[in-house]
Amino acid sequence: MVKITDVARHAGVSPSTVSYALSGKRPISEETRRRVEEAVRRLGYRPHVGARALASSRSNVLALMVPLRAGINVPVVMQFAVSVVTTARRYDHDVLLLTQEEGEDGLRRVVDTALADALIVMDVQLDDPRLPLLRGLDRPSVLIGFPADAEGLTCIDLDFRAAGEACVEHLARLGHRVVALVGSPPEVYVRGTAFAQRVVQGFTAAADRGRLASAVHPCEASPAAARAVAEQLLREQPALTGVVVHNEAVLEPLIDAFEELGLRVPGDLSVTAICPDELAESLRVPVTSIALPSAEVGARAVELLMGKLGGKGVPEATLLAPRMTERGSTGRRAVA
Amino acid sequence: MVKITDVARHAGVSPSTVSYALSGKRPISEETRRRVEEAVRRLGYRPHVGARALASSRSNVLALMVPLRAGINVPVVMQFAVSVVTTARRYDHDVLLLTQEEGEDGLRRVVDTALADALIVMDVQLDDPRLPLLRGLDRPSVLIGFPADAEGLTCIDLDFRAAGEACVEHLARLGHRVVALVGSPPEVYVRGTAFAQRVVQGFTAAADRGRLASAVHPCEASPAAARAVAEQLLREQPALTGVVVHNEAVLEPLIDAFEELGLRVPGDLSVTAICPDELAESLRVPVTSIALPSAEVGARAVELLMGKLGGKGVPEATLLAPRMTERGSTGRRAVA
DNA sequence: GCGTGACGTCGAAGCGCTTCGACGGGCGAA
DNA sequence: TTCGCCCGTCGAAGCGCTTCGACGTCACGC
Repeated sequence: MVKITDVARHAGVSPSTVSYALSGKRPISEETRRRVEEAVRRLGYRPHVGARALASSRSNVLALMVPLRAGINVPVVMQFAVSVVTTARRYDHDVLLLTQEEGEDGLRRVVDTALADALIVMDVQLDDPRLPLLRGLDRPSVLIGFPADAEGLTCIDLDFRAAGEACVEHLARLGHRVVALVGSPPEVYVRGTAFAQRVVQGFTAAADRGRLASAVHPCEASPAAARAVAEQLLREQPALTGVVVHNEAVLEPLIDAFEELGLRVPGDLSVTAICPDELAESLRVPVTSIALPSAEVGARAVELLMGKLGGKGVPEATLLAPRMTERGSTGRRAVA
Repeated sequence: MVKITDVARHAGVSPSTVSYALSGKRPISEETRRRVEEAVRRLGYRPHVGARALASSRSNVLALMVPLRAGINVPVVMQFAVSVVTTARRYDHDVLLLTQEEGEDGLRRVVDTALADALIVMDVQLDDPRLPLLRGLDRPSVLIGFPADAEGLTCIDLDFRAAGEACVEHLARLGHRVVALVGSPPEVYVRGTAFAQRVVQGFTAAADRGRLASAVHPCEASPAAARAVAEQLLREQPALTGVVVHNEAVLEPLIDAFEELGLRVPGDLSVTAICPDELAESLRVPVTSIALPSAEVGARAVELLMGKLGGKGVPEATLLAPRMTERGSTGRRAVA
């Protein structure tokens, strides 16, 4: 193994000079830096991370805790993780993988043992058991998603309120005047995460603002429930021409139900969704949708962490602007 | 931060004794061990991994390199990764996540910097560019999948040959006498990975052994190709009643095509596949299938690595026995 | 011409742990 | 009884790096 003293000898300087030349923490003459870099290259020197961590109390490792729960979208998580790793590497950091299963103990462990400098926690619940720990820790962390009380925590997520608004505005722009939101299962609005409510708020606000007639229907995650909701909608809002779906599981069955009830998509009914692109693309009728921008969330999460590690102040809340992808499921309202 | 000297003081012993008491590398009296453990608990002592790594040249970290390529099955990778992490934790190790993108340099980096003690490499190609590096490294590694030349490498994967055989045997047991294999796209058999060929070998061997009439058809990953293959099969093997599909992309379109051609599954035609369970379950006709046992592969990979790290000899090749899950797509051959 | 700083470099200390050699005491064998 | 050995423990060295204080040099201002 080639070590810093080897480099120092070859460059004709002291080890500390090598360290400063490589870290830039003290001014080093152009000439010396060149010689050091040359020696590093020739010898293929790689600092020993353990030694570095011990001396500097920085491990250059971020811990990423990924969810295991059923019902989470695996490709989205994976995309996120890859984005975190890729971005972390740009800042010369590596990523340690933790599973939700390890819980608070896992987070505490990697911090206490100085394995990780900072934490990224996914799938944050409204009242997440990890919150007190994260608040108390002296290491920076970033949460993906917003808990009920985000005070003192750095959180990032898609701006679900804006996403709800964007869906309505898109439909309004196409001339639709009567819209409905088919939302998540009822229990999601109670406990679970905050984003479901935010979508409802955005949906309602935008509908009111645009003077659209609107209704909101939570929906269980079953085809039967989808069918029931479809029927109910047509009964209660006979003039309905625009639907926003925020419920991955029923998107397809819902469209099927509408078509069985005699409504063509997008001919009679425009449908737009908040769901992963993969799902929206794969349907028989590709659906105009807003996706969770997982790659962007991952990258931004790392950047926030790097800001905090660098002692910079970072915003506590980061809401990512929704981006809509138009596919085949929305169109101008047919004028009867 | 509480360190080993603190524990030593509280337990009334020297730091080295604490170290030995915790590692078990030297005999320590019952009484002393108890006092040390008590002090550890009271103080909440956690060894500093950097210091430990520096002194022992063991980081207790495994690096896992995951594929990014389009066409790989994300949930399978994720399941594998989670299994690796979970198993690693049982051996008091953590897992560092690397992306394929980082390639050989990434592997070399984590080894040279002593970040990782060992490597797990997924999605191994027949002629993988990482092979020379892995062979030359002084750290143990395990490959998921088999390259063309596995000499000197430790590899693990599903036994695809046995999987091919199992499919045929299952069909034979149900009375089918004429079978066909719909395989991967032709290019997969050329470069790519070895498993496709292994399936063919197993399929053919089992068919011959059972004196079944059989045929093998590679198939492009498009519904049109699926349709064409279905038509061709019926033309060339009119008595066909059993099909094995080893091609995720065409499984669904192929079944659709058969049904459109007037063959009911499983009434007229039994279909079995080698594909992820998720896919097999989600089809209109749930398909009897053999899945890649990703959790088991992950766990075994870690165990192999631990064996190597412990200086034990481990088998170079590990082939996992296929396990078939019967779903609705196979049945007894209808006797006309 | 001399004090003052900034610049560039060095030496040494120390980060927290493991491990090696040594050592005292107890015990069995001779 | 004595020798040798093993058991249990200690002290010290050292893993490879960063960082702090110190020091010499040079340029500048007065």
